[in-house]
Amino acid sequence: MPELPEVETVANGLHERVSGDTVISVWLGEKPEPLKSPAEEIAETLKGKKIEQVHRIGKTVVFELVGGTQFLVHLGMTGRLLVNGGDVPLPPHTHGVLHLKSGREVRFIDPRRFGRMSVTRGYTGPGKEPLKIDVDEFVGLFKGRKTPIKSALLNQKLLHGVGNIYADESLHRAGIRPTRQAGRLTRIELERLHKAVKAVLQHAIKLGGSSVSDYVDADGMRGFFQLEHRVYLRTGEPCRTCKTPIKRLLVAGRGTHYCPMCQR
DNA sequence: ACTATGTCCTGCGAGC
DNA sequence: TGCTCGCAGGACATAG
Repeated sequence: MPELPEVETVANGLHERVSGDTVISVWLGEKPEPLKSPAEEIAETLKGKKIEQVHRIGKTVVFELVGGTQFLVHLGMTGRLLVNGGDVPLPPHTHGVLHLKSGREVRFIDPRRFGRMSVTRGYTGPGKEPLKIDVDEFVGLFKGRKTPIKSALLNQKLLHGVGNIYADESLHRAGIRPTRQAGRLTRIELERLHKAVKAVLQHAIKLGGSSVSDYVDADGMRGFFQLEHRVYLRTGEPCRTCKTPIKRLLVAGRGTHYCPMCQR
């Protein structure tokens, strides 16, 4: 479940390793599922283009190529982007390879195939950037919404980049129960949530993200934020604040973890 | 316009 | 030991 901090870590690692390099050719696996654009279009569009920058918009890794072309990679649940020398054997579930002028390769590996690749121009993402949004705009996002605050946090058209881990962690830090109606939260509560979302994401970025399933960065390294989780996947374990056992329920079909004492 | 639910996909761990 | 089954969930489609 690469979310904003994991995707940012991956994008930064890629930027260090491949910006300035040029795409010589593109190989895409025979399975069409991981492609949002036709394989030929991706291959033809990227071929011969220099990579100027790699960064993140929401949960999407964005390769900025010369002339305004963008190569988008969404990692889905289990997607990895690795940079390797061409002599390293391709691992199973490799769906795409960019062959670079330097001899290195950018590889997209994704066992569960929820990830997606596409080429486009002018991509800005579906929602607002959680690290940039100011408090008034943040509060405005939830006005009149009847859906649980947890669902609203997962809605990428509002904020993009927050997923299941950081939604749960942010709500715990803000002391808000995930099932509360988004539109019924007070201004004070939403201010706390605004702060909590930013703090959690920034802390996680510092620690290289959370490695809960098989997440690794562009160097194949795991993150360390999972050691800091206060609720996520801690069902039955004592709350780190008040020792009350963490509860689990389903919200929006997602496993949702919270402290019944700290979160009201 | 908003909300809820089902679907995709594979690996892994619990339980028998 | 080896099997089945449920679960993990981001984004999108579909239905209400």
